[in-house]
Amino acid sequence: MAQNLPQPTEAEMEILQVLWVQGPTSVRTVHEALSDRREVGYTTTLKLMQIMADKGLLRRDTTQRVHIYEAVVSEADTQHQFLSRFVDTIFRGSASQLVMQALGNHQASPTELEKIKDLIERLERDSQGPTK
Amino acid sequence: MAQNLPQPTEAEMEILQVLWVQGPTSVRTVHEALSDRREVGYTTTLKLMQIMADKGLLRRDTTQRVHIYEAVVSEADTQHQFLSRFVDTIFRGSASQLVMQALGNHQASPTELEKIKDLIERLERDSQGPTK
DNA sequence: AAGTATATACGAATCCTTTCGTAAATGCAA
DNA sequence: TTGCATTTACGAAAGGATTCGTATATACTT
Repeated sequence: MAQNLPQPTEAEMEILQVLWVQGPTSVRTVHEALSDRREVGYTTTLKLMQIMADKGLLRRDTTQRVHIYEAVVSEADTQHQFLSRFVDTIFRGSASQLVMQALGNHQASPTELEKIKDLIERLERDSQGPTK
Repeated sequence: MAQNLPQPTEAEMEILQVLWVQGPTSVRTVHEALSDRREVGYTTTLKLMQIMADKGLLRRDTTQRVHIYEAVVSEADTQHQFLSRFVDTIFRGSASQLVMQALGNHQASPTELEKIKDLIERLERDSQGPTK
């Protein structure tokens, strides 16, 4: 069933971001969202989305004149995919080192910090309890 | 003084990893470390390191026949550079979301979890105190 | 029907990274 | 000195991502 989709490239990530927020939509909508962030030609966006459809990253409905594209991969799965790779290549596999850096360098609101603390406590409790 | 060095590529990161561990050393040493991980030609490693020196990522001493290369950028700075970019492009700027995923998906030892909790508590205390 | 606007299709140019073949320089050993 | 091993220098090929020009199709308006 679900099989190996390629890792999205950087430009492809931009498009996925839009689709995750907007849901299934046309090239024009995606293109306009991208244009807010940087200069880019319409056919560039189109081509990219066609390539992504070929790769299996997007699914498209071509029954209407205006094709509707939809992300096949979920945001969470994609983040997970990138994260593993990132931890390995940049932090030599040490997730906790990454976490320390991320917390140190970036702002996190008190609420978010609380949530993270809760998560840690849950992890600690689980690691004491039966693993099986 | 220190100015904008380019973001290292993936292959360049592998070389930097070796140099961060070994300290300043020859192409041969780096090449042998890389060879442990994957098949790669000597001149490939050489060329890459020459390019990196051109870009300013490495510094080299050419007074001896065997040139000695040294990383200009520190591991921590490089991690920070990648992390900002990564949080933006993959996690839409939410560092805490990244932290949650990293903690959830990867193993962290009890000791590491403790360290992270300490850091959070320190951050919480600081955010109450005077920012200035 | 003709003209206009908007859509998709296709191919190619460009740019960057990665790889490596080949040549030239250097040092060492016989 | 001659030959061998090791090193650096250089150029270019190969592969992939990105961009966009141009052609073609489709719908709508007048």
